[in-house]
Amino acid sequence: MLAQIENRLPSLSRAERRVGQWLLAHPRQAAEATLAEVAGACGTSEPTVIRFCRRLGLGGFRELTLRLTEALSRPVGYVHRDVVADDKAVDAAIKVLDASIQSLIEVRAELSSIPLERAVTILASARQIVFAGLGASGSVAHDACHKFFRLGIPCSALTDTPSILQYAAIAEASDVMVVISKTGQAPEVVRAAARRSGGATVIALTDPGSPLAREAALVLPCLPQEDTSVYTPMSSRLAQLALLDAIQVALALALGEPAITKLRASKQALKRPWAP
Amino acid sequence: MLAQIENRLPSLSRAERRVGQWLLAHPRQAAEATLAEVAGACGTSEPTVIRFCRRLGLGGFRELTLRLTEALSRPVGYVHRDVVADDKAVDAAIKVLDASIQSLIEVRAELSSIPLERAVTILASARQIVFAGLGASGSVAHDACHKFFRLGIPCSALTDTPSILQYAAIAEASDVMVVISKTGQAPEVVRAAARRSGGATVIALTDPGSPLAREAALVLPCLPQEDTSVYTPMSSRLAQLALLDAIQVALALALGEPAITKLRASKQALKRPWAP
DNA sequence: TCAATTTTGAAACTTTACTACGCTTGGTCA
DNA sequence: TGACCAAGCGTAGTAAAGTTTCAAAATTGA
Repeated sequence: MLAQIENRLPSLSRAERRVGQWLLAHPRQAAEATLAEVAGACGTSEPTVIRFCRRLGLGGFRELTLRLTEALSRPVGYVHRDVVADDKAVDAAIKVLDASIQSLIEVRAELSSIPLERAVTILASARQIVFAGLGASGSVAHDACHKFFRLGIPCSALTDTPSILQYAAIAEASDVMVVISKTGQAPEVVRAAARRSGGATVIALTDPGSPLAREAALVLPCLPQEDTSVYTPMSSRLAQLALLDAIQVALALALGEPAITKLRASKQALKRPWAP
Repeated sequence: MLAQIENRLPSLSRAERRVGQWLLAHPRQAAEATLAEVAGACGTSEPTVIRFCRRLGLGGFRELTLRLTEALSRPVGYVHRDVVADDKAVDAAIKVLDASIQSLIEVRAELSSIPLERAVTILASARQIVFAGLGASGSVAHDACHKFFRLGIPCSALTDTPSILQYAAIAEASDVMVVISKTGQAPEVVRAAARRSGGATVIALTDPGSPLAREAALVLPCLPQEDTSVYTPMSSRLAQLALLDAIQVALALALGEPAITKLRASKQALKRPWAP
């Protein structure tokens, strides 16, 4: 949560940034304070604080205090150390794994501020789910497709611009388009989300402040982590995958028996069909 | 906090005990609810809930929600607990994340017993790297391809049987074929690895006891975890991805400056090429 | 059974969070 | 430069939440 605030700081207006800075400076105080107190301490007005909360994807001030206490009651774990040029292979590997573990832990920590329930509700009533992503996000889209189709929902993965645009043109109202993009900037993808036909629902796995996020009915926030080092791989990808795993399981629960049966059957189908 | 409530339970009056019992039964719900909602859910009135808070030594309802979220966000370790049918979405998601984190921690722990150095040596002198995988492993292959080609090494990903067999027939001695398969049983894939032409090197990400492992020059062990529950997704996939991340970084280090330059350039290329 | 005591909820009250709207500021185009 | 537009911000009002009061109901003990 605090990291999220820090991340968002540069993209905020002056007054809102003051709020963010004060929160980072006095998080414990902030968690117990009332809206008026926070506004006073930041030298600003109450609506500004509320707008600040909204911009972070929170429902309001109440939720901010919740997320804040949550963040404060959690110890910090696997710290990320950059890979340096003279690391031995194993050292580098350990650092990479640590970074990955860390990013999953962060997802776990942020989980309660992610609109999981809504995502599940939307997906549960989808006629089909189309996962769209370019480049590295294409792999994520493919993976998600593999995962969700086992629930018996028609799924596809689109990983190039023409296909995504074409699909957007023929989407139907009960379709759900899950758009995956680290930055949320790629103009064709944003266009596809904006100009989708038939009012299909768009769920975006992306930076909540991006143009893509604005077009989406629901945003599953994926903060683009700054590249501290060239070596650092995009472990945000792992976070996206893990988040989709979680959603798939939650969806299976929501769909109940029919989906479970199909899941079981699909697992069964892989059990050595080739053995004599 | 929850323990404290349980402790105090017997010494409370009937209505207040109902409050305590409900809180213990639905702590996550309680942390987000309002006073009126809690009172309603417990079949009692708002003052009763407040009196309950006071009796626990809290200042009021507001403080109760704080202490409650605090208690809920304290980590309980990442031990794997199975998802069960009546889990709420968030509970299920947390369990899924925990399982994923756990599997990465295991990979990290095993890292020193994995022949990373040899893998790097082999890959460093490859004319091209071909990643092969079917089904869910196909996504992993795609992802790996995306990752390694940024080092300037010719890469491709093959994710269907005919392509893999065709490639095996035309492989050259200096090629490296990275075969990804959870079970290592799929006969066509095993055949492709066995009958590769030109003595291309095979690296297998698979179960070390499998037929595929026997055909490989180098095995990066991926133990197929038993499916304890239908809901459990294949978090081994995440482990494979993370391991390949680690190898890619180690390879970048081994290749030195030329690879680093290309990595940097490829990262640069993504920086808003669309912005004016 | 009746009074003393505790427990409880309806209603009044206060505080807190949120919204609508208009003013100010900074920037842009003619 | 000046007029206009849009974004940012705060005042003031509103709704909703939390808290207190108080009297009725239930419980207890003689």
